[in-house]
Amino acid sequence: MKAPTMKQVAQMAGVSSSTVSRVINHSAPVNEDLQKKVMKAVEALGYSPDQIARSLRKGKTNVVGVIIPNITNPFFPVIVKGAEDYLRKQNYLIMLGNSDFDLKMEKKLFNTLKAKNVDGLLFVGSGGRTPFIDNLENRKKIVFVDRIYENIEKNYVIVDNIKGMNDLVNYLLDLNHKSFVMINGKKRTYTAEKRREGFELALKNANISQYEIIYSGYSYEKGYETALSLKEIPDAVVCGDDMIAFGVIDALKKRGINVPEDVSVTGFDDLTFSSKFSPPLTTMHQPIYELGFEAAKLLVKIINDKQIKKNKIILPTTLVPRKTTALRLKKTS
Amino acid sequence: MKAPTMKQVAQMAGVSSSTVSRVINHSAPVNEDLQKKVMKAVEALGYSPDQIARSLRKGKTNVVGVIIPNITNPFFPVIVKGAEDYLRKQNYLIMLGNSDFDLKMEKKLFNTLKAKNVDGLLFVGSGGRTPFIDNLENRKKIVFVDRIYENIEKNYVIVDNIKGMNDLVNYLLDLNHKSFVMINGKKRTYTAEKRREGFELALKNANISQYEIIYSGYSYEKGYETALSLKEIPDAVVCGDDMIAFGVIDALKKRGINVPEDVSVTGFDDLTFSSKFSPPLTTMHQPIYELGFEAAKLLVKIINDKQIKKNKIILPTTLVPRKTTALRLKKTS
DNA sequence: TTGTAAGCGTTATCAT
DNA sequence: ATGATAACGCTTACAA
Repeated sequence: MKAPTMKQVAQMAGVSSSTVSRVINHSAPVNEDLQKKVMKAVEALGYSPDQIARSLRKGKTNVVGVIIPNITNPFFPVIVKGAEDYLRKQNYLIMLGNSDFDLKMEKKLFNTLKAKNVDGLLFVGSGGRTPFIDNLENRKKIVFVDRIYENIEKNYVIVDNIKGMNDLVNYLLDLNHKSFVMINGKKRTYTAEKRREGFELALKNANISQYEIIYSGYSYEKGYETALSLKEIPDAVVCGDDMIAFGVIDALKKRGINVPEDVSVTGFDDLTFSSKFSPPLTTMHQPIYELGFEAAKLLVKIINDKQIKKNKIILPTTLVPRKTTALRLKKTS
Repeated sequence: MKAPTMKQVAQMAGVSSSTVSRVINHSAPVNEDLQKKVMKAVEALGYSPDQIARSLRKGKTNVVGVIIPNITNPFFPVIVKGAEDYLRKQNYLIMLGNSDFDLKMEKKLFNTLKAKNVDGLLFVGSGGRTPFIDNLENRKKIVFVDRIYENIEKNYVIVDNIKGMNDLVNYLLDLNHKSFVMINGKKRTYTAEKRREGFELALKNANISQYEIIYSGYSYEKGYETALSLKEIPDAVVCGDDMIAFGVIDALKKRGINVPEDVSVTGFDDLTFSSKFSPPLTTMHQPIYELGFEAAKLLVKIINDKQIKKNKIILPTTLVPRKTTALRLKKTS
């Protein structure tokens, strides 16, 4: 039972398909009687226009590609949801692909999506530099989300990672912390580098040189391992993201070290779970949903080729003090 | 700069577009020399075939629609990942939609996806019965995942919820628990009803009548609220899923009731987080990833119209005893 | 083996 | 206001 076509509707209503098209799209005035006839035929047949044919003809699919590293990581679904909520209103559908943090897959996905004629692309990079993006004519239709690269100088929506981490460390400084270990994401990934900058900036301004930076990776497991092998426990362990922080805290628990009594631990992200962790995690809140929402908004603007004034969007982060940090009273060094 | 077309490639290579098509698709033998010429032109122009045009012509899009309730809930992304991992190998892309647990949206999404000519649909229902699914000719191309309805009697991949919950309660029974409260998902949702069945089945077999069933909703917040207002604390609180269990445990903590010393609490799902919760959650593991993977596999089979022998797939659950349950020593009633 | 031409289901242009 | 027709970019009979 194949789907009914416009031609069939036209036949049934005793008009030409042009008229059917006009009625359906309200693209030109049509006699009321005919309109009714057409609508009746549409109802009767349960007709709905074939979007593939329409796309071919109009050169527009109303589909937006979304490439994320891994949907299974609690951070990215929120971006997708934000994007979808905006896109739905604008009559766009999402074609989704996980790159699994793999540059090759990223590239392949990009090409597949492009071949499918998506009208635009929301690109949440896997973190490393992506040279294939570099010389891309139609980079115009791409909005980069959360992570950018040196050569990307427009069409992105990110968070101020430097300021965010700087604020966070300043908070720790105010709480009289004197020695620090940063357990960060993988080296060379955009967010990890920016957060490191913020971290070092704050310490430099406070004239603190007693710190160490460890690039492990954005995951619970990495955080756990790293914290397990930590020789000296500092006043504060500053983590690159919340997942790391969870792992770190659990590892410290395992070692019999109390958080926040013996050491403060902080995250970065403020995942849904972070407030429910035990103890509730002190972290830097990112507007994750807005990241996706704003990116979608910008992308649609770009697609519609309006003159874009604001094509670099930097969203603010906000400190969320909870229970994994405490005032340091005695000197530890 | 529009994408190059097959015609342009043909022109450059000095052949007809049919030949280009044949070379690209390996659909018919082509003289080696011509092949080379064509490939050279393809390279030169950076040509890749327009999938929209191809889809229109072939009546196949190689896109599968996926409808889930909410990507933000940690359960569903895992299904999507499983599905994608299989579909990618089969050269399918995913078009994703969140129904937000809303029947209207579900229906709308369904129609939109259908209009986009997806080759098939993975449907993770929002839980309630969905009458619009009932009289659907092309239900043939839909695979129902995780949740089904009374009138769905084939093409689904689910978990044995009754057995799962039954096993779980039996485990509690073995641990000498005598009184129970079940805090469940919303009434009338498929999984909630099945799990209730399993719960009651086990208690009936054990001749235990001291129990209560509360339908609250599958969320941390619902679990929290419900546990906060619990008058009498039973030996065990059996939760409809892990999210509820997290909320329940936190609420009990708040009330100064110790888990598992004073009361056992169990979940259902075994989310990634459940082993990291504190204390680590005793729960019934669901093969969530496999749910998506197997569903995708079945769907592709259906799309290819092979004779399907096994179109009802019921995956097993496995008990994961962790730290929120303990042997009950003294009588509590 | 290769080319010509029809057709997939729309929309847009041009007459009428 | 309405209808005939071409075109979107591809695949596939059918011819040659």
